[in-house]
Amino acid sequence: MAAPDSTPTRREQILAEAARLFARHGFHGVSIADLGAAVGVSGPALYRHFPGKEALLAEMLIGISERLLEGGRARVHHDDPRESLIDLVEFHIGFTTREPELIVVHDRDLANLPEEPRRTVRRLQRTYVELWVDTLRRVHPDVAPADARTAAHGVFGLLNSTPYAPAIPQPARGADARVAVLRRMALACLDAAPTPVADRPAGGGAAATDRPGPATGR
Amino acid sequence: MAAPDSTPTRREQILAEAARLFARHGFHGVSIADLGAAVGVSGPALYRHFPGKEALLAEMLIGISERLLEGGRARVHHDDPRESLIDLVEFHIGFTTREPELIVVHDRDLANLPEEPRRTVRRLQRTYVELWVDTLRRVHPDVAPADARTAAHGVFGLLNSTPYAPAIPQPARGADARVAVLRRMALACLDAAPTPVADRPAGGGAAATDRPGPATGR
DNA sequence: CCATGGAGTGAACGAACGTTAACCTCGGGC
DNA sequence: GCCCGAGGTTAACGTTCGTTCACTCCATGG
Repeated sequence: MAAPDSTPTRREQILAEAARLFARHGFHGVSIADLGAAVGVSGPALYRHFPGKEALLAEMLIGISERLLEGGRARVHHDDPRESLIDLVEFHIGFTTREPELIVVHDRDLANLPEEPRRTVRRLQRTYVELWVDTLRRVHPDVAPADARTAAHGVFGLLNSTPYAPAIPQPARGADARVAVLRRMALACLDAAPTPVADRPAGGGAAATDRPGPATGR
Repeated sequence: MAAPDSTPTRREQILAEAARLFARHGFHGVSIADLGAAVGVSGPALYRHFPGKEALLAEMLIGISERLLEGGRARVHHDDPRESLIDLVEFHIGFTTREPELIVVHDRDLANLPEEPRRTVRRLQRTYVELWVDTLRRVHPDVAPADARTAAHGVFGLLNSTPYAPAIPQPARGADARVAVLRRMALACLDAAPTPVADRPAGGGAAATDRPGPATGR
């Protein structure tokens, strides 16, 4: 199903090159002509495959969101929620490592989508986040839903930082080491999400955690 | 020093509105006319204050990077490196919480800068990262430089995820809770960066600090 | 052998946008 | 009383870009 065709269709070529170029120069930084040139045809030929530039972006972003959601769903069916969480981390790291351009475009160019597909992407994203939130709260039943969401977004930010590292450089050893570091960090993060018992509000009132001074160290 | 002028100059108004609009619609999604309208003048009036649109973006991004670097430098002079690290986290969280739009523009629209200012921003960013790397490696002397850089980028991603949360909603309690969660996650992350002794290749490295158990606080 | 339709091409169009030009309007200093 | 420069305004210009049009080209099936 995910078997890469030996000869990718033109459509797929275009989407792949678009991902590369959008990631590097941004949606508006790439013209239809550039995009055509990148796949060896020129200019308006793209309209044989896509109804327009925004539709192309829409297909790309919706595709990414669907693949994320689908992949996430596939790893969440363990008996042990902790196992699910570990698998989610592993899956997400794999995605960002294997296709950094898609990740970049995904959370940089959402704003350039027209209303309707943007809502679709947002809905898919939200569902993916809820996957994490639910799993996290099964591991740590005491974590507040809002905090779990904060934690999920935070871990995405952490894991999605891969593309911004030193230009995706070292081939073998570097990538593996980075993955290992990120995996450790992500799991540590997630375990740190629940409010530690020391800071719990005791009986009722919302005790703010120790407030550090405005700008200075305390 | 950071006393906000009671009557901000026109220049400052423009920069502030530009940050808001660029964050929401992206650099190319905002026209000079839009920007003028947002501050109550219209169109080419902006050229009285900035030589051009890109120059405006350049000033904004360089300003952000300088403030980050400056603020970071100010918190790193403790005797105790761990204290420095905590202060760095606190400072960075404060920045992303107080000015989420700047953070969004900062790492979304860098690609839209012309070569020269972009290099300036990159240099400032790199220096800021090195601040974190050095501090982290003073706390965990056994962490490899490359891993420390990975960790720093990752923590930035984690902390910079704030603007993408549920639309910056709840006023008081929500924001504080989010800050608390992110602070815990960031510190846990940073402590998880060094390769645990179990995974070490072989011979002696400096002893890792107490390995926090998976679920507990420190 | 011819009809068909998918794929590509260059030319042209229309809109949007950054930028420039020419002109107006005050609020001070001499 | 006048000058002048800072800050604005509208109109216009030139590019760039997405998109459309009219046309070829060619593989394929009847």
